[in-house]
Amino acid sequence: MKFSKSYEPGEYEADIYAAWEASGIFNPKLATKPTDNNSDGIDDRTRNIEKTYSIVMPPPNANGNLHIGHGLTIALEDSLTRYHRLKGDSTWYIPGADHAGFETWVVYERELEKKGHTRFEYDRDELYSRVWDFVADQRGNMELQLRALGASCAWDDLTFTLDENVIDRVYTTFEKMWNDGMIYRGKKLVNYCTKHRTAFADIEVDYKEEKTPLYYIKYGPFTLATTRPETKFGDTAVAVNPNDERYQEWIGKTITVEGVNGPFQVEVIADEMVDMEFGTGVVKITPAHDFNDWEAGQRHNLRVVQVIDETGHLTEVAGRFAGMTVEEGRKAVVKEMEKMGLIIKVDNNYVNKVPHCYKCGTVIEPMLKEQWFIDVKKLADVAISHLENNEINFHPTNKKTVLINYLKNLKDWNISRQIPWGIAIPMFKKADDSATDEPDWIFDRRTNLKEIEKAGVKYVRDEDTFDTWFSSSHWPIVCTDWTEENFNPYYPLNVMETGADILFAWVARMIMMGLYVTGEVPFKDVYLHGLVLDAQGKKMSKSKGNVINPMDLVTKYGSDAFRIGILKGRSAGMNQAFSENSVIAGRNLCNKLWNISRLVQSIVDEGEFMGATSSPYTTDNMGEDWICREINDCISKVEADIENYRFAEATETLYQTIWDKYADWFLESQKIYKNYSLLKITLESLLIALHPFAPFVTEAIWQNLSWTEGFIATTNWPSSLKFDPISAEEFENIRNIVSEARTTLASLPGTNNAKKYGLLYDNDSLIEENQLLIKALSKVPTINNLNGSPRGLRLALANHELYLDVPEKVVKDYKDALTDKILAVGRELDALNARLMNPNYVDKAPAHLVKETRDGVKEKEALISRLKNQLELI
RNA sequence: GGGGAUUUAGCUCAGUUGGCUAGAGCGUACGAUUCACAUUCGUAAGGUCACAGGUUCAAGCCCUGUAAUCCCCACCA
Repeated sequence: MKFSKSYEPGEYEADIYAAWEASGIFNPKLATKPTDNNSDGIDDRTRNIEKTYSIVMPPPNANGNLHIGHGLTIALEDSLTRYHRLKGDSTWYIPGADHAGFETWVVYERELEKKGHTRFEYDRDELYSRVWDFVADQRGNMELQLRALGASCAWDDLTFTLDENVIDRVYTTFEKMWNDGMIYRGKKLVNYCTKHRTAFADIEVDYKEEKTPLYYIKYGPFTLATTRPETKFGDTAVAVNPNDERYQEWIGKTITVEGVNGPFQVEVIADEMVDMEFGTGVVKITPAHDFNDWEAGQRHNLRVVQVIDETGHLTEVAGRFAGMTVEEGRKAVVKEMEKMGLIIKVDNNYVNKVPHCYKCGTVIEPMLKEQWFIDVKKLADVAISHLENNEINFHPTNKKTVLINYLKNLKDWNISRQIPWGIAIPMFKKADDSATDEPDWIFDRRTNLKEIEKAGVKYVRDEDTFDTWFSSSHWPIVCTDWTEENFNPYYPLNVMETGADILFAWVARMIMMGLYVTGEVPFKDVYLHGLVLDAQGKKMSKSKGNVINPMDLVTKYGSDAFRIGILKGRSAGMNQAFSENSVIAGRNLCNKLWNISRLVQSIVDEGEFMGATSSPYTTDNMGEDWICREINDCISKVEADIENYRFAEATETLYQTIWDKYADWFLESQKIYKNYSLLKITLESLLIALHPFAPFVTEAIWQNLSWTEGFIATTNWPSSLKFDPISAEEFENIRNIVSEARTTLASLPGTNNAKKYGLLYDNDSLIEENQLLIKALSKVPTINNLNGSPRGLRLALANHELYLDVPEKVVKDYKDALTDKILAVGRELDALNARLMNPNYVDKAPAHLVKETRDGVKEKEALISRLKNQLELI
């Protein structure tokens, strides 16, 4: 006996994973790269494979640990992967690791600061190689954790986001875009973090509601409201709404404003952007530090005066305030203005949405910077047309609409970051102004060189790096080694599974880039998962202290328990609560399955000892037909559920079938009638069907049983079992009889009733033939033919004569319960009759429903008459 | 301002093209114990399906409206 009394995941998981990995079963059956140089470029092996299944892992941070969201990701993706592997597809689950540009940079910079250094002491190449070493030191944790979660990915094909082929591909795309005129260098307002000294894309900015004092200040002839008095030094106009009657006379005039550094003059402009209702309907325009003002400045050709520098301090235009931080400057300016009587009033209850750096919380300043931009119009339009053409199926479906809506309003994408940790932008700027015929900027891949020479002209490297999303948007392309030259059977991916929170940042960009580079959508399906919330439905966060570490749960309950637990009750795209209880339920299922296998093996061993096993199986009684039917139903439902990404339903179905049907009814019946071959094949079917969700316990059992060669992980998905449907349906009668006996026994006064009273049947062939089974399942001591006039308590069964052999006194005590039962059945009968009285129902409802209703009436009537009969006897 | 969702048992959630008596897990109550499993077995209680209308023979599901909760985008100088 290889089965211990309970399943101990810790004893099996590591060994099983190592055995899988060593055997190479995680690699796709079909070569991933065409090796033959046939005329059409297609590998011979490609031709023979019917189906491929490819899925990529959203790359976890290379130097981080996995969090609960990764746990969910792996549970989802690996279940899909294992299912398709069992289905016989050439399955390729490609793992990845993310250099996580800014995230990692922030961690590294913090380390640097702890040691009393700053990034500005080193050049980019030096910093890059230092971070590289830093990441290399930290790396590996997450890979071990992925293994612990059971991720059946092809480790040999792991893609790191800074791998050479990734950089190559990114440069190729960039070059193509540059040549296509889609890349431009622009001096525009960008979101800028003065702590990290880098620009951000719009999606990286975190807006928070804050109370910001709203100052009503005297501004020439006007009073205007502003939250940013310190930017006054950069004001180059003052604006009113062209329809505002209050200010008509001023439009176009130049006014003199009393300032803290003395008077200055600005022009009054009229612009639709001004909301007449807000404040006084007058706005000061600071084009260098506000997005709206910038646009107004473009419209009216205003001067741009920079007030805040890259370090977050006021520039020399602030005069005696220069050198102060923004915050200090604001206070000082307000104080001075108060002194001068320029502050009319202050609204301290004004709530403003303030942009923050999503990493350090520093207030983001709109800053005028030269950056590389992608003109996204064409990319977005192409993506929209393919989306509208339904080339990608979304789960949940509504995300497609959301995505299209986003793409329609997408602004040009700033891809420059001023941090060293990332892929260098392959652009060089002309250093020699005298070479007027040469272009100012040229593309070149030699980013390892600080200077290059071309046509005798010297060019200097741009020191910026790419936004990580620019390279990440190539993920399906680079992971599958897609090339222009060869047909790639793994591209497009079958599915992209990732978090709903990065629909815009990542999914949208993968679609645009996939189409731009390959002409095809990069994946056929998108499955988006929501956030994993804590048991109270609150977001997990370090500060709240409610973070659940997936590895703790894996250690405590096992990998399978975690996987089943986190999939429980989860549906696409929704933020949903998660608690240890669901993992406990998963652990219990694993243990149940273990003990089921333990019992089945002991029965089969006994059969083999007696030489009784035979193959193929036959079904010899109705319980056996029934379980075949139930398993078939279960497996086809699981197939449909997985193919439609209904993970919770799939695990739920398996849970019910294994526990409530296989263990509670079939195995109990097999204690009476043993069918060794059928026990084997049914157990194997259930093990295989559960394997995608619980890979370790099913493999551990499979190996312990050792009935079938090889791993369960690479066996064949179960085929349907043969059975007699009529016999299977008959078994439902047995289940009803047993349930009714149990219910009645439990409702009788006293305890241990099942041991006290036997069953009596009255010439009923179904009961007679299955009396041993009924006796065993209901746990009564005896079951006999009545042989005489009825006695005891009649069970509430419409089509069977069955009595509990209880004394007269107990029957009398049961009288009230019996009356209640008759009334309850009567109510049900009335409801059915009412339906039949409605001529519209009889005419319009489908015939089979009407028939069912009629049958129901007959059945209830029979039941009532039997129960009434009993009542009269009492 | 624009968009997307959610609301079903004490809790977390299912409920696929409308179909009869709305399900599960956990929790609760009562009972069981050598014989695979107390990580077990049996039984039960617990629901005006957010609210109001409408369509239909029939509505948790479809339509209209209301309320509450949540998320995303834009944005308030």
